[in-house]
Amino acid sequence: MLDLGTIDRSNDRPPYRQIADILRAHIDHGRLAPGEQLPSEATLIDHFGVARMTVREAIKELRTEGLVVAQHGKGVFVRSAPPVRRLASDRFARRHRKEGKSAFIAEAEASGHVPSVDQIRVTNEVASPEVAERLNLKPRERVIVRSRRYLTDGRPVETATSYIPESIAKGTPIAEVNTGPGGIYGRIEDAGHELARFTEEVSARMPTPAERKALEIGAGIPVMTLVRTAYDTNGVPVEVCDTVKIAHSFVLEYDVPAQ
Amino acid sequence: MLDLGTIDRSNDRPPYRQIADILRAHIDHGRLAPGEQLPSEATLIDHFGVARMTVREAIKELRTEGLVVAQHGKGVFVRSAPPVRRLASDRFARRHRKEGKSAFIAEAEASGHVPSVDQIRVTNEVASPEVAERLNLKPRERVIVRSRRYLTDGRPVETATSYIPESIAKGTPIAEVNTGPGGIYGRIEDAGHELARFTEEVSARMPTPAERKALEIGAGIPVMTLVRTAYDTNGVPVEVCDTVKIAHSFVLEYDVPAQ
DNA sequence: TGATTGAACTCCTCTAGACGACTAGCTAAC
DNA sequence: GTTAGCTAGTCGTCTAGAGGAGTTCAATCA
Repeated sequence: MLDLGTIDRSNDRPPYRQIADILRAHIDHGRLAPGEQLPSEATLIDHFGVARMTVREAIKELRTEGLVVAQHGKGVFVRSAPPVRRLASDRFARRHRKEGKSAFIAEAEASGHVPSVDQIRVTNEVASPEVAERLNLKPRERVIVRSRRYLTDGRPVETATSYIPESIAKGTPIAEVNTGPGGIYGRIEDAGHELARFTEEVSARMPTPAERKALEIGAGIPVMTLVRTAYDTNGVPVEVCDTVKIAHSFVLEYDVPAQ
Repeated sequence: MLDLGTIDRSNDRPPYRQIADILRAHIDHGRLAPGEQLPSEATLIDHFGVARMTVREAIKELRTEGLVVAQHGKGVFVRSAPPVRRLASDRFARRHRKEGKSAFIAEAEASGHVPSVDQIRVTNEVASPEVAERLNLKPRERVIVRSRRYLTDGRPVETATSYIPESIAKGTPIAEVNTGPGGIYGRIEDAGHELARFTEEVSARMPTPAERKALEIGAGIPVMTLVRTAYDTNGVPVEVCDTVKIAHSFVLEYDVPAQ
């Protein structure tokens, strides 16, 4: 049985924070393991002798910190640790492309998780002004828009949307759902655009409601966004890709360029 | 005067979310500008005809999203947009090192902000097991620990702690507060360790209380953490650096390595 | 003039209760 | 055997109050 201790009403720290501290410590020390259920609101109310809202404030704090998730009608559960993901995986992608595997799949498998992709949608649209600027296109030029969602072990971890100029995609299966071995980048190189350089903007923020829904996360879990542009050896932008990832642990490797 | 509209009690979306939506829309559209004060709790209670807790729930949602900050006794204010920061700035650092400027300072100045560094602390300690492993040190070997805090326009944006093996730092001013032009990396190269490669782990998460205090942010603002290891041309790890940044916008550039 | 007090305003925390909705397991009816 | 419905337990949302504490500013007093 979990020893919850008691709160100190004379303490400066308000009761709801003390309760959150107690529960957080149990989680940190593994006495409340991932997946395990926290004591119910009613139990905590009885135990600490406080009002419902006070207990809820404490739990809200833990939810905001991403330590627990509440499930309506079931209880509050300790979040399980997520699989580690690679952040800038383009070099990694190079290594695996020849095997016909995407970086995402290769990496998930390497770390013992089951990868999958769903919600693949491919359309042909007039580039938005923003995309047109990033791809250095003339107004009203068309782009292939490829969006998809990545999952590990059946849980969504990332959404991505790529924009490729129609002029580059023409004659390739980039506008098909299945792009063949090596993926989009393989087809872009087939079309004579050897990839040379990527630029990424990385940021972290709280998710929008749409992102929360797509990634099946609560409002308190931050997301990392990557806005990537790929350039060929002539400096022509050949793809831009916007991805939104559940922010956990990512690994990035890079070299200091020769002087 | 701000048009707050009304909430729809027959709507499925609960009132507190509707109120949050209304306020969020005003912020998104700039009708509530950065720094501006939101209507007070009392005003919102009167206007929407709801209870206190309902209004507070709505504002809590915006606080969690990082859109507003509450100041006890003063009011709730729209957060102002933060300066943009570069994420992995080592190449950038190379460019500026010769000018005797750190990447942080060069970059802040380039974007029109006033950079500063404070809370510099330099100590000589026995490496912790974790640091020893990352630096490939023998047990009980000593390291120079350099911690500092970076600010732009007087607001903290980042804390960093570097660990350099004492064996490398010996005979250099790495253990001094002022390391001279080119900073730590300059001195490491002076000591005969030419830098060749960096590995970084990037992740985002909610801040710990200590980090919240150091960065002067609320609980709802995510932080990005970078765990970096620098290697010399012989593959010897020469520095590890842990940084915690307020997660906003960062830019990362890198090349695809030659095949 | 300068310091102090007090009022008005703000957000912070808490209480005690209400109803609703979702989940899971049991039971009774089919 | 299967299904429908009931029920206990859970969290979600809301109401209507209370006192506390930080901030600001004007009025007051020395």
